[in-house]
Amino acid sequence: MTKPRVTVIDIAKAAGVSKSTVSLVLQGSSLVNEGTRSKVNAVMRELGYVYNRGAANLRQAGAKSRIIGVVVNDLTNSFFAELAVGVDMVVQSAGFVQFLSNTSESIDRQREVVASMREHGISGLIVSPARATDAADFKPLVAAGIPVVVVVRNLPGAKVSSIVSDNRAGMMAAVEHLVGLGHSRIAFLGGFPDTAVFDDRLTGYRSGIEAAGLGYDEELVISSAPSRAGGVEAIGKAIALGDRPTAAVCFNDAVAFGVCDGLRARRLEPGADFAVVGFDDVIEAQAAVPALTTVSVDPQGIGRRGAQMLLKQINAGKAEAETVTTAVRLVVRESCGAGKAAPARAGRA
Amino acid sequence: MTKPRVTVIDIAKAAGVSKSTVSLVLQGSSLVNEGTRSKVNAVMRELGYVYNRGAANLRQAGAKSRIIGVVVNDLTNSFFAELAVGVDMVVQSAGFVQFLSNTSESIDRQREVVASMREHGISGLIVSPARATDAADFKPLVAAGIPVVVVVRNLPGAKVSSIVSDNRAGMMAAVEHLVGLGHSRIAFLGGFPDTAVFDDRLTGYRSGIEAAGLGYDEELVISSAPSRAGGVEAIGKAIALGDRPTAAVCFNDAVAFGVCDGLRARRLEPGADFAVVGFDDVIEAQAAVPALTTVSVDPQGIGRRGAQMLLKQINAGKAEAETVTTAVRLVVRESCGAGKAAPARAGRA
DNA sequence: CTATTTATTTGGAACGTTCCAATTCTGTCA
DNA sequence: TGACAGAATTGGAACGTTCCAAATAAATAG
Repeated sequence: MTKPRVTVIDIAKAAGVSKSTVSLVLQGSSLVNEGTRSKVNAVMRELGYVYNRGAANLRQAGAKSRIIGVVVNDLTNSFFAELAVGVDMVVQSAGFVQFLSNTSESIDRQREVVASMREHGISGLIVSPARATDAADFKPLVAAGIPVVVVVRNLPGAKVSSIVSDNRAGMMAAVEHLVGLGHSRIAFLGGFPDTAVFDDRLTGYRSGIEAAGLGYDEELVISSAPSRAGGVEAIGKAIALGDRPTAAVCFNDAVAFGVCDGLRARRLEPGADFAVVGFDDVIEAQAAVPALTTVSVDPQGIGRRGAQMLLKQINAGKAEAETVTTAVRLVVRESCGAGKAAPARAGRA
Repeated sequence: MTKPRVTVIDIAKAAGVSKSTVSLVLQGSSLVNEGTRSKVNAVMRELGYVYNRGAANLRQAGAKSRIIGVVVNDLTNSFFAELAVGVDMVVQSAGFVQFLSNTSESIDRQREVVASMREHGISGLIVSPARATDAADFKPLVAAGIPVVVVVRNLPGAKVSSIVSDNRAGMMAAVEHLVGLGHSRIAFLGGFPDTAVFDDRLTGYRSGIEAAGLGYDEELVISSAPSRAGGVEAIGKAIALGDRPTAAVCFNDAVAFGVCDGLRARRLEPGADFAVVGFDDVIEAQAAVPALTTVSVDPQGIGRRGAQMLLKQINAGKAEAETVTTAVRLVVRESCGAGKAAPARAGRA
């Protein structure tokens, strides 16, 4: 019943060489004679040898486990699932494997899984941190020489690499587009002011407003929870304003959906009577009625890029903390009042 | 720059005990004195010790790596993302970690990742096989004593455990419901014909049609990629038919969403003008507009169940191949035209 | 034919843990 | 006091690989 594991020594014996030679073959060394190599390979196939990476890794002093840890805060959100797929693509083709865990926004869980990953000797970590993650949480990792790349949400203060989408440019483009449609009173709705992402998006909004020669009016910035309910609340306040806005850019798509709900409750048709633009391009954005004009952020691209960054650092041996922002793209649909029914865009591949 | 790893020997030295004792503490053995235990633990914390599971695993003769491999065919489909989350839940709380990989339906990729996982010494594998996976592909795994659980798609001929949902009953219920609403031309849209799941669902469709006394019409079965894009394509063909259907059951929810897109592009309102029913009940199904009527299969539950099954086999040491099919349930929402009267095309032209 | 290089191959000694058998340290009992 | 049982601890010897220095074989030069 008990299967005796086939080891490099068994191979050596059967092929009539030494274990060192077999090891050399395993690593594809050029030092070994072509004849021997093929002989050894043949024997391996014949005996059904499987490489024991654990043992190898042990000897190689923790340098190269070829495991990448990936931690996301909500895998059921397709945004993050896409991100994981992006990571997997590049990681896999570089001969690494992916250790993926979901934290469900639980910071304790996050700590656990990161610890576990460390015990398994990951050679790098990609993480979309749970809310309220302490910037110091990844200190020990980098101190141990394990590169960390933070994606989507950045951790101000942590000296790790990060890759976030270009929130400023995206919001600016949204404002520009609304200005181009003739709007001059444009509100910024939703989001909690104490996050880095909020700051970035607000800055983009302001730049857009000022670039258009319109005055920045604090009254038009109305924060709320970054949720559908928050959107309803925010548009309520906006409508109550003395000098009412005619359009709004929203913190994210959830808020934008809430804004649409709120408009309808007041017998205003989003798109026709009031322009609304979202942010993220979640999967529902294109199917909604009216289809949501929003800023698309390509999570798969972020995943790929993050993985490349991480691999680079792993190979370099030295973790140069760098920060990159990825390009975003305004997707014009119906909710901004421009364009008519967009031609049903094919789903992602 | 190079951090010297803290090992069990360092701990032993610093705590004034032997490495064996430290090892005992690590394993929570009851043999060690309470005083010594806390002392050792204190030193560990102080020196920032991290357990090296690779080394331990090496000694313990491949028995317990505490790694579970999870292989899915399409992580961008939220059905599988949910499944992975379900697996992660039970796996994590059992003190295991999850190695997750995506094959994108590529059988080569699947072979690669499984091989890689094996090298890493997984103690079990949960797999939703790529299309056209050979039943013999997992032979070596089970021969090596590594339990395998196949989920979602079954592999006829492979003597491994599997857990699939009751596709036949689900599709039959969907058809019955549409018949009850008065439809008599009901199409079956999407999916690739060469899979076991497709066969099952189609069989269910056919049974439903025939049970209702309607004639089975091959023309109404239109296959396509099981994706949103595939749905758009399929509904296009369906609409072009001479004797046009008035309703459709779809291979899965992704297809159903695509069908809705396609209908809208032709100025038909899903629900009101054409009934559509999905399969899977992915998370977006209830939030969509119109909310999708679909067959609920609880992927997270399948994931959890599969994981439990796998863990049981791992602990038992012996892999008793068992097969379970999980019940499904039709969830009536709006897209089938039943439920609350669809908010008819009043508002927008 | 010896010296020198070049191309291959090879025995240990690690790596960080767990296991086994053996040891020391307590008390307790006769 | 000596013998004896636990209780607690401990030194090796593994596990399957890679690395190093050194050995061998083959080829070339002097």
